[in-house]
Amino acid sequence: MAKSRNMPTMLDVAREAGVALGTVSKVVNHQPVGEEFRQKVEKAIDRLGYQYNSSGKALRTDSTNTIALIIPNTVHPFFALLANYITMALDKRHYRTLLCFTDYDVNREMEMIQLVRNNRVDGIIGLTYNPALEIPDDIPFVTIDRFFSESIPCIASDNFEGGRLAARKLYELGCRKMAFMRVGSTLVNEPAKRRDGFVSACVELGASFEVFAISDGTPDTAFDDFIDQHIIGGHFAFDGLFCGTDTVAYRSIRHLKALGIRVPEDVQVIGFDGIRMFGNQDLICSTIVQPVQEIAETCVSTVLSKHMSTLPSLICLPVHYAKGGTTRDCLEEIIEEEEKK
Amino acid sequence: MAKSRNMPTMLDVAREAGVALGTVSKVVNHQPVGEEFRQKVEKAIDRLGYQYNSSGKALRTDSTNTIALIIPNTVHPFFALLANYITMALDKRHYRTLLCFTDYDVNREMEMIQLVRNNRVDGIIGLTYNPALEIPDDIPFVTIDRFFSESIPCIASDNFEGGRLAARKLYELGCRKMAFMRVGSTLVNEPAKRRDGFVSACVELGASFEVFAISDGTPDTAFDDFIDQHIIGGHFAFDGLFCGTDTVAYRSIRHLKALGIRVPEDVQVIGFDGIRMFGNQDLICSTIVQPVQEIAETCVSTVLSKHMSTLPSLICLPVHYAKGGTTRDCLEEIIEEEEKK
DNA sequence: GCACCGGTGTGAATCGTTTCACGAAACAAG
DNA sequence: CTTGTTTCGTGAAACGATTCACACCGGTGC
Repeated sequence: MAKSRNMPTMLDVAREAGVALGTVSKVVNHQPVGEEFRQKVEKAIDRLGYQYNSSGKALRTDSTNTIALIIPNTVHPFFALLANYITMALDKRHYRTLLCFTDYDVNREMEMIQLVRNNRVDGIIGLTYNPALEIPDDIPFVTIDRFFSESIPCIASDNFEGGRLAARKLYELGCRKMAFMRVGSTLVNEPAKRRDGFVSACVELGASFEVFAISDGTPDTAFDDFIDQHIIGGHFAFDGLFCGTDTVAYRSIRHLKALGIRVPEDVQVIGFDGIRMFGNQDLICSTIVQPVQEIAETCVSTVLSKHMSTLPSLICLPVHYAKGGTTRDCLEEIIEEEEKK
Repeated sequence: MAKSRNMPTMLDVAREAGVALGTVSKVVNHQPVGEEFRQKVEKAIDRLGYQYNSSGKALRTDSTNTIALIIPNTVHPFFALLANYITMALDKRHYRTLLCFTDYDVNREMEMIQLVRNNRVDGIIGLTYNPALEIPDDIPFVTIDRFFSESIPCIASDNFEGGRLAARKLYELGCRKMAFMRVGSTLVNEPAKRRDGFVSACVELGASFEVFAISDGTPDTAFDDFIDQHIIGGHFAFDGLFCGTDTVAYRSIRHLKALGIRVPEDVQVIGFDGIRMFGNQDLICSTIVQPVQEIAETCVSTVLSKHMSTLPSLICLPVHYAKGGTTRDCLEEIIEEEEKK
């Protein structure tokens, strides 16, 4: 393909420099070589314009310095950020990212694993949805947000604690009638624990709560309908709403506002993820922030670790709450500031 | 690395099937082979669990079925969308994406080109910022938003027409005192034409206009300052604001609102890009929408085209206006709806 | 002077695929 | 039956790097 102009190889360099092939290899790979020889080789490399060819090394060593990242897409900001930090973390270690999209398609998840396997990637980081996905056991595999087995490391946020955090924060801000809404009722994965944490904290606090979940593929209007059904005499039946993701929170807030219900005055809303405008500006709502960068860093260090079997199989990373304008803590700030004047 | 368990090769398959190596290759590559032989080979592949190894092919053919995508990051939604659609377009053609980030760093742009060159990618799609970047001429290279030379295809939106469109739309909606704000005053690239188009249309229409540009690296507060300086007696000096990107529009709108200036009642704002919440939901502002998917598709078909030299060197794709709540056309809609009731 | 050793340059063998000249077989035309 | 033609299986020769047994050499210890 790009073989139009015959490129010089290590052997050409060796001849040009008057040294052996192995010596050139050592120079290129920064292995100990006498200063005199190093000079000769480097000069020859410059003269010939030699370009290292990774294909030869890949064949010989069966390692490509490449990690496959399998995610649904990079349309959703959470995936985009994940891809961003994972790629940066890999780059720091001189690894490359092979980007593969599944588009949430169970079959494509399988195909992609097959594909990158043929490409002899050195490892796979996968955020997948098929609970029965067959994970190859002869190649390092790390999953995000889904636990498969003891032998496959799973990296996730502390979803349970995130749920508890949301409930406690809403309670602290005065909410007593809570609701939880999320997508993906049928999936048993780590993010599902957001609900469990929320419920457990509500019970502890003695706050009433209701859980509403829709399955994947259900029209988004289901959330609107749920909200509509809980409008009683122009008022919303809940004063605290915890949403499984910021996306759900955003849509709910929009619908609530369209109904004339004020956020955060009438109902306070907390989302989950920590999505920001344009990836790095304002939060979209008050939310439980996932430590995306740490998740990425952990995925990378885990997948590259040579001793994978000795690693814990589920790593939960700490989340935190951040106020983003849909809870009363923002109002108070403004009030305090005004009082000072 | 993953060579722990010795994997069967085509030769092993050939022996198992009792055929020649070349025959196995033909079966694997879907070349014409007698039905009887095909069966034998396929059975042997199943029995041995043979896995195709791309490294061998890469070395032999010097082609990897991989295209490198060099962009600053995937934090900004525009880049994230670009990466998304390019990867999907490549996937459709059975090519893989090697994802490389420059973080806007001129040195990293060079390093990445060197890196993917060593990896023998079949082509490069690059969105870069160094005007003096050396583009290799022995590997298909397509750039986005920056024209280098006749021999290097550049794919971009019709930025000039986008600028005109914005001016005309603002004028049509009643604006007569316009302003244009953007980042990147020193760069001479395709997006800079947004200003040129805007200015040309303002002149044609006889609307007054002012241009404000800050260079990369200037604190974002520069826009706030510009706005502050044009507040006269509590009123904003302009009634129409066109921003070089949706990001600038977003920040400006936020600052204007903080000053008590209403959008779109007091000043109408149009951005550029067509960024949506969570990548695919509401627009952030009224905006000139870039056809990201077509840009991606064009990049891919161009970089994979074997006859690159016969292609036009600058391809401009059509943009369109979309209302997003920061122009009066949205208000009218609401008014009309209310009148109907 | 001899044995030993650490350091370092050498080059043949190897990784798994593609490719292509060759030959065998099958068939049509004369 | 011969000759020409087409189809298709065969297997040796690359592709460019890594690796490692080996050789060479200067230094050290006895």
